[in-house]
Amino acid sequence: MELSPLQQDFVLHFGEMGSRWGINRTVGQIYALLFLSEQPLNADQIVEKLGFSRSNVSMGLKELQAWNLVRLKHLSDDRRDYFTTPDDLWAIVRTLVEERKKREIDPTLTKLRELEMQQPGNGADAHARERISALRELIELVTGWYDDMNKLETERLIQLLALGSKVQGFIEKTERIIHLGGRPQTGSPKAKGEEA
Amino acid sequence: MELSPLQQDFVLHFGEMGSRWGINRTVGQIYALLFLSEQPLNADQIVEKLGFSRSNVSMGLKELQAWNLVRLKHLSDDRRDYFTTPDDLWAIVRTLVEERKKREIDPTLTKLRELEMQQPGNGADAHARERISALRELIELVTGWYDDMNKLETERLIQLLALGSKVQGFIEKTERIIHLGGRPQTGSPKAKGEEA
DNA sequence: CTTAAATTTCAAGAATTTCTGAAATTTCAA
DNA sequence: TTGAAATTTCAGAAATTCTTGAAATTTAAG
Repeated sequence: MELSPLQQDFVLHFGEMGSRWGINRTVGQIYALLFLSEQPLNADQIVEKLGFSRSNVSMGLKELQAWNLVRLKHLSDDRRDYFTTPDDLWAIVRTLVEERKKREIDPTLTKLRELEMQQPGNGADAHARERISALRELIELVTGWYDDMNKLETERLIQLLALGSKVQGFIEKTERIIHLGGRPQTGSPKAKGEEA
Repeated sequence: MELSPLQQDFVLHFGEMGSRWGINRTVGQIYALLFLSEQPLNADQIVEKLGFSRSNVSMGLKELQAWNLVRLKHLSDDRRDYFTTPDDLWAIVRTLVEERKKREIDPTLTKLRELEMQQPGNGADAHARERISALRELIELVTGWYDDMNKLETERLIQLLALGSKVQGFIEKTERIIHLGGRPQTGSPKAKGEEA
């Protein structure tokens, strides 16, 4: 079974983009193929469709599993491993963000904290220490926000994304009402960051 | 002038992380050095501190300029180019997100739209077309949200980040008040995404 | 168990990316 | 202009990453 021109084009694009996304061509193409495929595919089917060697496909699938980006399935009467991507695109996005955070941000956050622990040799490095602290604080704020948002149900998340910066209006409005004498009701939010 | 152990450690870490961030070791180390430095540095100073060849530093600086991550300065009575990173970390984050979006997301969004334009050959590819549309929609939602948030002043942005998912509470609260008969006041937000 | 299918590992060749020194180009003070 | 300083370009060397076929290992059906 050959790839349609549409699928071919999509798969090749993901292969090319791979290097920018921190994966290689093989991994990008395999992922793209699985993403489009209605049925789960086994390694030999992937070999047939993409033309990579069997071992390359095996390694690619291993990497995709390390990224948590594919799920392993088993079809009855067939002992081969079949692979799919989740139907739910938001589940994919959550995985992607989580894994990139783990690889690209967490190690640096750890390193920054470690550097802040180190005794200031004499009293030098003042400026460098300030920069490092400020960076660590910023990353903590952003990752803390991420951890918090990640707890929301997808429905809620989509709502907030669609709202965009308009959330700002809701906050101001609520504050205005409260200041006018409104009484906080059950479950009313207690906001951090209201200092300004 | 030698690097302090603190600076050394930070610079080496950024060099190692470079590959995960889509830049190379040289570029990572140069950026780290400039990030920590109180004064702007010229290429020869960078060569001296990091031990790369002059041409490698030149290419690294060019790449950092392509990323908009460094600013060029000129000191009086010195015709050499001096480089700095912005003092404002949030300006750096905005640049970083903007440039990664440009490199990692925009080309795919363009490709997805292009694929959706293509005539369905016969009527096949139904599932693939759905996946592509859903992905395009998701990316548009997220990048639209980003464009919107990016308009906010940094102060406001920080407030919203600190609030995290608690913004949800403000929205529910506002809605409850409105449903109880409250009258929208001047500048009250008109929310998209209130269907649910 | 045994055995054949399925998968993974691994060493080495291929391809790509990074880095360098030398040469070329640009810049600007005199 | 001229020419020395500063910067960039570029071809090839060095290093890294990717890909493969062959061999080893794992798996589960009989």
